[in-house]
Amino acid sequence: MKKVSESLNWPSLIATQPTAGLIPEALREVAKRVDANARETLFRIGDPVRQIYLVISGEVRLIRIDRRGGEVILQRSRGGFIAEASLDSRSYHCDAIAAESTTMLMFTASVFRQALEDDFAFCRAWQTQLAKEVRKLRAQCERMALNSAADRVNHYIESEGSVGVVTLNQSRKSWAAELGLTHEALYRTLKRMQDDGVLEVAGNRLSTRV
Amino acid sequence: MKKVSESLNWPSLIATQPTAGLIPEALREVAKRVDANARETLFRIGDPVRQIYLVISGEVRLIRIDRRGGEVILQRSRGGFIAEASLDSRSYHCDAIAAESTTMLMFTASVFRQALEDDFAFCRAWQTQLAKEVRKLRAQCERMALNSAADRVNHYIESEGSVGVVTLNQSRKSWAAELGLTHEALYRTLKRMQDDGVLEVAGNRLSTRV
DNA sequence: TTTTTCATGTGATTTGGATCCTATGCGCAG
DNA sequence: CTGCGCATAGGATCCAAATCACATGAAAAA
Repeated sequence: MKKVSESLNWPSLIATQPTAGLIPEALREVAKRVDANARETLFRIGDPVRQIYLVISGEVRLIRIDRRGGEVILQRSRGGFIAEASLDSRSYHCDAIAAESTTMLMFTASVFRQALEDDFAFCRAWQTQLAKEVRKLRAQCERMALNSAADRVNHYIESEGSVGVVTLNQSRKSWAAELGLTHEALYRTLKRMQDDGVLEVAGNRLSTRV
Repeated sequence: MKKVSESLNWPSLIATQPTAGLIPEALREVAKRVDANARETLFRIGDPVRQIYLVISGEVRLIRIDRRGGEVILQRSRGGFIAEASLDSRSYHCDAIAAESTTMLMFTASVFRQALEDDFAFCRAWQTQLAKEVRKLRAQCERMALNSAADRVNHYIESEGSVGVVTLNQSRKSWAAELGLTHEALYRTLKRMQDDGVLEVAGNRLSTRV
């Protein structure tokens, strides 16, 4: 893992990864940029929690190795904090590896904790962020519990969009993954829904038809 | 919705719903118990956020009505706070209905917000709670993205248990729902895994065999 | 420039879970 | 004691999504 010691361009960081906007000035000053290669390990299960990471680009996976040696993915992160739930723990509860070439911001855990204590605005912003994440994840869980691909698409439009309209900010392929579908199933479903007249597609703008 | 004005027995509340343990003394004094009948509405989309609820027993659903009049479930809660993500909003972003006969604790939103500001320990506890929830929900999303029922069972044991052993605290039926499976599929999968010698079941104690 | 990579998109086939159904045993209310 | 509801359990069938295979075009890398 390579520390990059150039000074950080915060506006551009925030543009690519809005979560970075939460970071208060005090923490920005001590943030270190680190680059990891594909398959590189950030930390291992049991390691003491000394750092907390914010993924800027690339992908980090939190995994456990099961008893037969298989890899169990607990979380794939393509942006945002990882191990933020470990802030209150002594040691990590899983391994973290970079799934591809990845750049992150690294903060010392103790400094981060201190900032949460000292900076009430940061504390509240952090809390709001977590609450939003909870809401989003709960909706995603409900969505993935739906059996039909069309139901998941409708659910997505209802929960992520407004009044039956949503604008996608990602490729169909990655959207399919978010919906828990293969990209083939998603393409076919979108086509069928259009043929049935229940969906209108214009580029990345999707709207349900009554 | 009926307000019950008997004094609250907090130890027993916390026993049935551990989340209640987070509530600080100041809030306990002003908590109101409310009972809702099945299909009763707690709040509607657009209503100003004046209350926050903690589900003690029963089930509350956060829903939206889609353009064809269909019900889209954003969250089913059988315990814990609902609408906590709305604390920072002016108005609710969905409807809330009791799916069955339900008892809740009700707090005035402004008082709750004030408590988060005044009581730093509560603020931190609340935050920790949210972080745990995020971690749990992310694991659940990853799990539901697995196609095979056996994979989901293994994932559950790895992520919710430790060293390949987990003790269930719920019925198979509700576990099946949490795994995004029908109970039939879960029973069959457990049987097959035992027959294949990859799982050991002793009541509620499940352990993977190497 | 050429080559490679990747998102997009469709067809054919397979399969695993959903669905519907039946049965059993337990706890509980009347 | 009886009847009811419910969790557990498993059989039979069906179907929608996974899988595999492949074509195209655009963008990125060489």
